[in-house]
Amino acid sequence: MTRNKSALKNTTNLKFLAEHLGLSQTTVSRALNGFPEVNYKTRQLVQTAAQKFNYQPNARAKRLATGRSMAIGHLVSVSKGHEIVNPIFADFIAGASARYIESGYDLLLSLVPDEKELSAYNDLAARDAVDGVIIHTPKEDDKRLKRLNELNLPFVVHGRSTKSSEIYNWVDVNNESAFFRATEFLIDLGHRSIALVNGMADLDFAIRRTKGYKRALLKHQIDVVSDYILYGEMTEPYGYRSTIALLDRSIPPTAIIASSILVANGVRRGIEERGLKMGRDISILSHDDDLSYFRDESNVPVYSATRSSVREAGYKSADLLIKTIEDPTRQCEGILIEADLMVGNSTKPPKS
Amino acid sequence: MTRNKSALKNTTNLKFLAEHLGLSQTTVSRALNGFPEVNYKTRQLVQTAAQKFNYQPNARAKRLATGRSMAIGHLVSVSKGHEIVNPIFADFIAGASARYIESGYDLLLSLVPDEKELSAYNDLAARDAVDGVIIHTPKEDDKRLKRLNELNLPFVVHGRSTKSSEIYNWVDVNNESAFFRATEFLIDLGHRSIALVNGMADLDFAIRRTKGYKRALLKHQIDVVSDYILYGEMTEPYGYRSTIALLDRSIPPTAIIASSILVANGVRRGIEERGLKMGRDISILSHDDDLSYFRDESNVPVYSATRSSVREAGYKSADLLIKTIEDPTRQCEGILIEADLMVGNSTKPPKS
DNA sequence: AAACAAATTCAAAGCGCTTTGAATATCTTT
DNA sequence: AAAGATATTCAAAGCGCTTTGAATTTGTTT
Repeated sequence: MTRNKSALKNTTNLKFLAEHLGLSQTTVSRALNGFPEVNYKTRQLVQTAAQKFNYQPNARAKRLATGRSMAIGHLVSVSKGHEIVNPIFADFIAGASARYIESGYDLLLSLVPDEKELSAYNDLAARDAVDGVIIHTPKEDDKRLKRLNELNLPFVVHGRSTKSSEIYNWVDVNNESAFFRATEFLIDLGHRSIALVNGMADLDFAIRRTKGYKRALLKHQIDVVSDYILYGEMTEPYGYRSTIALLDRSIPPTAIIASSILVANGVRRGIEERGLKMGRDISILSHDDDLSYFRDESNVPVYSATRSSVREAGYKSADLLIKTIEDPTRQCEGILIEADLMVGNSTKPPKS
Repeated sequence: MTRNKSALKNTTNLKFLAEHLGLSQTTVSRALNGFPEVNYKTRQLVQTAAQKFNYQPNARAKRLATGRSMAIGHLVSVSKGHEIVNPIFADFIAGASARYIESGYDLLLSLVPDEKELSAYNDLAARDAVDGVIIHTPKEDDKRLKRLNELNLPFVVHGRSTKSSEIYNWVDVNNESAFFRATEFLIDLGHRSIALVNGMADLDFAIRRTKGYKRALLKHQIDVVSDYILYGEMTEPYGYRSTIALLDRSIPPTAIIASSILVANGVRRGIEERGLKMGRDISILSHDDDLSYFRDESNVPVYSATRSSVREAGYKSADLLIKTIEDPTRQCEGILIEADLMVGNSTKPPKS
């Protein structure tokens, strides 16, 4: 009777190692985990034997014994119908993963249908499957934060939830300031009709970006034209469609701010389809998450942009979460990342 | 003394539930896991009590007891220096995750530096942390397959490894046939100078694509111009640079085949920067992984393309892996997905 | 060399579940 | 109503590790 198939796979367990060395499991375990009460010579012997047999403590057993999962959960919401996986996701994960590896955590990924968003966290907590979670793309008032605090499950939000009254850890780009600067930069170039092709209207970062954009217009006494502000899922076709709509207006904008490089690509497509040239006829400025597959090595960037590495944000989020998990008494912290304003070829003064 | 912090978090365990019901843990466990020898009424009682207390078996304990991790590993190689995360990755994962959820598996994600690629699998196997793994972007002769077979760890390859002599499960698009058809389609339109902006030269799918491309040229007695075939990391800037280089040739191509929509976007940028118009002046045909953030709802696709959903490939890969895990005697299987040839606006007969 | 302290090592319990093999309750048959 | 068959339930062992509290060895002091 094979109770445990994996036993066939890997027989080098603690018991075997202890017997082979003529030591107790206690001593072997302590030797490997760096406890001080183990004799120097003994520790050496244990370590070389462990190496020789390629011994790695069974993750399942270790997790049960220590009461820790050594895993971090990333729950990504997927809306039924338009199942968009945020393209920044891969790079964010890459950054986070790098940090997890440093401390031996695994990264547990789960795509969750929108409607199960809250119960998914309950399950995760009840199963006790992770030591903490990262919250992606928070809404302005995100219910997940309250739930996680109730569940007493450590978490870090990538972004913020402005209208939430919860206390929580977060890592965020200063979107307000970035889009203020971006807008003011275009104004300084002489633009007065500036459109904003933003993300979904209920997302916190989109709201902050609009805020920064409006503040800049206000400062320079330019009227806010509500039709110039568009919200939507940040895909390439969305950038294209938005641009066509903007160009069809009686007074088309002379500059367009895009919420991501992907959207900017769509914007550019729209512009060029109309026989216009980016920079010369219409300026484009984008937010740039520094995604690996868009990264441009040339001296002058294609797009003028507010740049901030989402990979770095992933690393920092993971770091903050691990610190929180390993010291539960830790105060909540917010990390605000400033974006750089990079001037490229896509922004010029407006044609007079 | 708090041995186990999580005990504070979630006290509803099997013992509690059993005591509360006045039953043994055995019976409660069996009732919940659907064993037939449990009395109907008893099962009802147990189930309602479990619901009431939101009881979920502790994942760690369950994993240890069953000897199964209920987790699938996805190891993604990241080269130092140019750390590109493949943009198809997010959608592939989305598809796989959907399948995992159906069967209660977790998805373990790990970014691994190139040089640790093989040892990472050793560790995973020794720790016994996953029940199986998915191999991404295999090389033409991929060493990972042999290693995994030696470790006796179930796996499925997304793609194939043509020169490997291992026996393995795989799910792959028929790249050869897709690119043969794509090329022939352009030839039928009248094109004779067709360039191929391919992926990295050591990747299996890139090699197959070249093969299909060459076969079509051969069939129509068109010489293969080696300078028309480019290999590289499939980023947007790569598409752009390649196109500029191609257009600078004494005989520029009249059509360009791109290996992904992202690359196609770069190709288009190059074309338009030269004042040419896609379709009218130069045709573009791309492979299209049907990525969510590029998906286009319009009637006529922007790009003519060989289309195959990578999300579907993710789902199928996960499905095959789960079947393999749950029936170790299962024969290895290969699933070949045919791509659709979608005609869009980017391909026209060449200007004469 | 006895008595005490410090350094090491160990046997056994426990983490929360599943599963085995035995025990008990219930139903049929004669 | 006893015996046998069947349906339920249970106590206890086990998964492979960590950790407690005790035992043993070694070193130090008088």
